[in-house]
Amino acid sequence: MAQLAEKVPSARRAEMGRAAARLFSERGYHGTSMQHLADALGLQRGSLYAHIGSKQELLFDVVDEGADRFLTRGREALELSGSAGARLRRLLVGHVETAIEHLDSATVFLNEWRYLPADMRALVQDKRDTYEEMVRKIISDGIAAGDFRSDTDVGFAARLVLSAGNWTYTWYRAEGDLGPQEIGERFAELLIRGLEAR
Amino acid sequence: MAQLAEKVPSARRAEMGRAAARLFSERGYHGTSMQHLADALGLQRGSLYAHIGSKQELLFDVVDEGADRFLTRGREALELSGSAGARLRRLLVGHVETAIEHLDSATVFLNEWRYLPADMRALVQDKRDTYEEMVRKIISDGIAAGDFRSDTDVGFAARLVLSAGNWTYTWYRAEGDLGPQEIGERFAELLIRGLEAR
DNA sequence: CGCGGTCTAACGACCGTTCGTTTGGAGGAC
DNA sequence: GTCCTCCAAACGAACGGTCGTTAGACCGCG
Repeated sequence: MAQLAEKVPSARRAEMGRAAARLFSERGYHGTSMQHLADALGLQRGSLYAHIGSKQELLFDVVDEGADRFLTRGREALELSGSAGARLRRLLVGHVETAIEHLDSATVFLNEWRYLPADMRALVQDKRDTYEEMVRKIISDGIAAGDFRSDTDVGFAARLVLSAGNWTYTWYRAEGDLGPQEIGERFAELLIRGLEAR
Repeated sequence: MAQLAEKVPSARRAEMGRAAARLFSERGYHGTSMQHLADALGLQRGSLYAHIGSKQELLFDVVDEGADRFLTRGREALELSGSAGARLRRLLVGHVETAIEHLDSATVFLNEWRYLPADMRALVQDKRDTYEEMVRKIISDGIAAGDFRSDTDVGFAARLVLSAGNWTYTWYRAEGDLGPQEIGERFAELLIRGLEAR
């Protein structure tokens, strides 16, 4: 079934989550062995099981944490009072900032979630759907207000916005001259310009 | 070193490449065992080695094939004689069509290339860079011709175009009502509108 | 007869996980 | 201050199984 309850993560357990996020993002879930993780923490392989239930559970925790971060930032943007354009801009900036500031867990969330067993995957999928629905809502509002073109395919436009944001982690490198906020705002500018009514 | 020479792939070998592309795209490279591949072909594990040198070589072949397909389509668009907008549209449509018509190898190309050893990865990286350069070229041409805004950050705009196209494989399902060409053209319309000078 | 293609068997290494034991520090009793 | 108990954390060996790969025997087709 999986231990979906049980929180109160000890400091050590949290440290394991961080190490796992880094390793899973670099080597992939299946490419990371418990030996790799143990080495990163200076432990023996078997000692890990004093803190975790299984490798799978560790993957779920990392993925779920990534999903929650996007959801939280998305809600902030959704509840803003400005125009649809302003809210979409805020959402995109928040999205890119989240992806970059938590590059490891965001990468695992986007890349490795499909290796979860069906029941855990469904939980994550729900959060993904909720997030996508937020984007659709903002775009719909923009159309209703006459800010965005009335012939916009909402689902499709939402997917374009997410596509743009979700690919960032594959090319972003810290030494580049653009920070997360600048990247998010440039994305937003190009995309909103494409949506706007003439 | 790797057997980068040796072509003339027998029919059986080509069949293995296709099976590997499907399995790698579904389960990931590290999540696919030679046993999985043998099962898919109705063979014993060891029999595979009459046709391939190693699992790694198989991955390289799939990834490299994916890269070549994008390059070929990109060149077609680049050599077109129309406006920058028309060429960018053609490139994006070709990109999405390629990604969807060869969903397996495109997925492996985009997702699993990082598991290649350094020397093979470098070869693929070169092709990626070449492709990205094509997109930049078209956008630069558009700026020079006055079609696109003069303050466009070329590298950044190119990345946005690729981000949009490269995320398609994660959500595209054949039963949807939009075909590859329609998807590509809608992408292009939104993105070009965002780039155009007023 | 030669030979490509498959089979079976085996190789050493590593997989995720379990478990009995050891460690070391905290806290109370005297 | 010294002893003893307790407990969480880590050890380290072992589990059954799978990994990618190699080798040799065999088979049918030319």
